[in-house]
Amino acid sequence: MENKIAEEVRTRFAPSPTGYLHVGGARTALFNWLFARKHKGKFLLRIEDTDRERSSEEMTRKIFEGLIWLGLDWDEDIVYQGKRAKTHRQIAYRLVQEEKAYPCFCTPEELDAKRQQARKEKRVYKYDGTCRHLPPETVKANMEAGKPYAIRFKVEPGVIRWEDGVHGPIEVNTRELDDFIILRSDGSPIYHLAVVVDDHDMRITHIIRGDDHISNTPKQILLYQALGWPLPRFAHVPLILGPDKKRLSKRHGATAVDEYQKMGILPEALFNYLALLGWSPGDDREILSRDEIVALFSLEGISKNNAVFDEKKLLWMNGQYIHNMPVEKLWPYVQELLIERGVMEKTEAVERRHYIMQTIALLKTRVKLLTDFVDGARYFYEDPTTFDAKGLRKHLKTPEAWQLLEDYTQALETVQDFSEEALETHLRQFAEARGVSAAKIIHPVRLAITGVIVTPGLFEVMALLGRETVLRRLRAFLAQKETLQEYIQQQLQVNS
RNA sequence: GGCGCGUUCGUCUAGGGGUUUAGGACGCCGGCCUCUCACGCCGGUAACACGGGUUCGAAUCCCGUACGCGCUGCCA
Repeated sequence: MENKIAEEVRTRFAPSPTGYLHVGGARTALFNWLFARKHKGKFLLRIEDTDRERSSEEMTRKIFEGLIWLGLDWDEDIVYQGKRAKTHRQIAYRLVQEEKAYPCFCTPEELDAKRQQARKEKRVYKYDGTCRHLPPETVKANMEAGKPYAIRFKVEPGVIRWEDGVHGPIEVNTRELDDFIILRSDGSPIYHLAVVVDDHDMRITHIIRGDDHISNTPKQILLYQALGWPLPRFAHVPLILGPDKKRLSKRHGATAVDEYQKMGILPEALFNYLALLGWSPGDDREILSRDEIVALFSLEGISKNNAVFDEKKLLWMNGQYIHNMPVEKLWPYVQELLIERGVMEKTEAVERRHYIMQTIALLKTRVKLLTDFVDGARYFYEDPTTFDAKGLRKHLKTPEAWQLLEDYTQALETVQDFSEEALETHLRQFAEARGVSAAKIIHPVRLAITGVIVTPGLFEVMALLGRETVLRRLRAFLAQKETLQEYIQQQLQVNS
């Protein structure tokens, strides 16, 4: 806003480790990271583990893993909010000292009753300030009697304004607020206090967080003012919704970053997709590299309204990244999947590196997920044992079809050159000699050697599998002729 | 209920008073390519929530209504 002397930009991502890293959280982290990188500043991480029962180390670890996977590296040491409770308490007492806050002896039960009462009378509930005006003697007596108390912040009449980085000017009258608690009776800090104190101590300059914090901002601004601390810039980014326009949750399917990872999404793709969800570079580009996004990123480009997470578009984008990625870079992912799926042992995967890379090259353009390189492409590694029913019905219905396949197999036995070109020439010539279309042979052969009806180009597949494998599979398939024919007849009856 | 924020194709968005018959992307539909499926290419479908104002002129500015979301805790 004001032209200040160039000051180092410092942003932060402050998740509470009560769940896995959600795509919403990941995007908030991403925007903070982008802003920091763009301005050559620092991106920090703070774990808000003050809610001890709900926080776990396991979840904290998952959050780290998710951020690292996405390439959102943070600077400086991670701050654990739980370890800062003492500081928070000191600040709360400092505010009491300065008469900007006061002890409140009301019990949760009493407050609850008042809230209920207000609701019954259809009144807006706000803390009535009972303890704000307690005579000093009463306070002293209560203290000495060891009565538990929380600490409340004094809200004075006035108007709070700030220039939101995304929304522009926002104004709230403090009459909408009440004296809110900043320190629990057990001495632990409430969110607002902890956040303000930590952000100040971490010297955060830009607070980029979810839209759901807009209504919290006035309280926090009041705290900054009371403490005499400079205000950071606030920017509230829209939420991510599910297809039903409700806040994205588990019932919408995958919502955690690691689920997308397991599904076969490339981190680059999720990064790109998330960046474009609620932010636009201003032009028509969709596929943008990390560096391009960093260069183009600005708060002004962030949209004001919530965005529905469109998995179809993510899939498309992932496909784009896979298509454009060199096989050598794809190989490690595929290797891991092969091992994970039990297709082969690690040593074998390493030994067959070249072969695996060739399968990747063939599949690359028809794949959307990394897992597609393995699932549905098993025929590159094992002889098929089952055959697509629809394919059988379609391509091997007649005795003539079988005869053709038998004759072709026989002819193939004499072929030594199993290069893609030679195979194609041979098959087409064979088809022509028999007076049939090449397709009449191609489809049955594909089915026989792969078991499926969808594969890369047949000649490429045959060349890669090699003479021995192709002939072995053809012979094995023909050997099952009787059984398969019976099966086909059955199928045809069922379907007629 | 109160307060706040928001509302452009089904979805993500561009556009910020005349350049707009509102642009792009995903999806969907059709075509080309072709041995299947993809890829690629070509074409199509489809939107300014509603009502008032301001203005010569409004998707763009203002007000209201509706709808959605958020907050309204000794949760974060």
